[in-house]
Amino acid sequence: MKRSLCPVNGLGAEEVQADAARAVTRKTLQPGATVIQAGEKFDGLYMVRSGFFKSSFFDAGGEMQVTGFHFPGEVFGVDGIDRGYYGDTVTALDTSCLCKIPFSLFTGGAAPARGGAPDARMQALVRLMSGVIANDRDMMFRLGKMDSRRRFASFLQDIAERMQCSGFSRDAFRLCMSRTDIANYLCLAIETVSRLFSQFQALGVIGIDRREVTILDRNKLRALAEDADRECAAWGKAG
Amino acid sequence: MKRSLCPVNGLGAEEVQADAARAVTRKTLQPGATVIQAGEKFDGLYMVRSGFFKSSFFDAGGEMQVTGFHFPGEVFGVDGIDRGYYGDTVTALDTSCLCKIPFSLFTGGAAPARGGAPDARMQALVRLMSGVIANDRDMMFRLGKMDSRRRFASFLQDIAERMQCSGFSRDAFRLCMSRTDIANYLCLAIETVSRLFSQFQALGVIGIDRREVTILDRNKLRALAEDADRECAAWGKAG
DNA sequence: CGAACGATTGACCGGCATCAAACTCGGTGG
DNA sequence: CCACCGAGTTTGATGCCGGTCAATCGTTCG
Repeated sequence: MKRSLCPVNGLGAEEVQADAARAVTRKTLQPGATVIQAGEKFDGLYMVRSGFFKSSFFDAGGEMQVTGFHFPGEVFGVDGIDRGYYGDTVTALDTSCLCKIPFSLFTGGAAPARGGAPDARMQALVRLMSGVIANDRDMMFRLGKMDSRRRFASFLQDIAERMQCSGFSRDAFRLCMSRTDIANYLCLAIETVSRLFSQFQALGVIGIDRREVTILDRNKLRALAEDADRECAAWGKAG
Repeated sequence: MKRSLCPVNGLGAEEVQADAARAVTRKTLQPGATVIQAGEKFDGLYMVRSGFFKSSFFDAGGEMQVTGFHFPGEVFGVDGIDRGYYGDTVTALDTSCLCKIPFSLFTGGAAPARGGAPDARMQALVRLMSGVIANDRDMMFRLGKMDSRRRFASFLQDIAERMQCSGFSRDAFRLCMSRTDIANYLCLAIETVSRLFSQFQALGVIGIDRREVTILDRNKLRALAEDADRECAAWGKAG
């Protein structure tokens, strides 16, 4: 699993962590609150302590595009590092709490350490960005090569895995985002997503009640994400 | 334009460039030759001096997926930095020449300079990765939200722009890749790509002869990439 | 209770993949 | 020089997935 953990912990040296602990600030947010406005000047990364967040931006045509969701323990704001401003608007999906990590911690500009510390920080940053690239690659594959069923199945797998990483149950959790957000993120119509929820429930793969999701058959879900056709048809009669 | 130029030049300090010039190695390749095999141990970045390259990998189902093309002046191999091995297979599309830049130049491990040089190198690296992320973002948008026509139009725009960056004519060039590669890259069927070539030619937007492409109307092309419906229909009769 | 919003389900249609066939171009051998 | 072949490309015919339009339902809130 390539999910980024707290980059502060990832830094290694105890002194660096101490620096970090001093510089980091905490903040609590209400659902719907905006953390970052796209275009704002970049001044640091954020780590989710609790709650859930959504990244999105508005394309040339004025349409909103959801680019990702952020779970406890995950980091966002990386897209602003090079450009100097954030590219995404990030909003809380629930009552949430997060850490802000000033970027100076990474560049070493704030505390030019005696050792090779700034280098270590930079490397943590590179690792963070590398994770983003790997993640984007997965998403491109989903969008380009998967039909709606596989796309949705792999989305559920991803959510389940990250829920577990964040300390929740892997097989029973509450979806923090609306159907509309899911559809937008997966580049599908809302109706299609809704149909997929129903279809997966009918297949006995998941149970749904409103936003509560239970994964009933992890193997079937994996099969759906990997090979859409063959076995799934059989379940229709034999399942 | 966010295309990455030679990272060695991007480093700034003259001494660093001197270091680079010593460490860099050059290599000539025949069309079809493999530069990097996916899975190989990462040991540096590559910059295209002349010719054209294709990145691809094989997905779980054994299908090839083209992930990008590389033009003179551009850098590839970044995807191996964090993992320690290359994720893509890279092959020459033409008789080509490239530089290999040992990764030690970036980490500073080879020549721990007295000044803040290693930091500058790391920042060049971050800028490089940031460019990759921005590029991936564009591609995700294409795959997720654009129909085949817009996807193809924006592909042509991208190629034209990069051709110009590489010192070729922006409006008349030879496509270095096959229709099959284009289709695979854009996640469309070969037939669809072929039809789009024909359609764009019929609209008077481009001229094609085999792999030679001429962009006849840059504005129309932009319109096709931005808004697929409205104006294009009108051209059918009025164009 | 009624309004507003999100979610579900059905009916229909269009874009693109798939299947299939002809055509072009370059290379090889008779 | 031409016949032949094969890979790559083009063009046509058909079918299916998923988007769009539309109606209903359930939940929440004024």
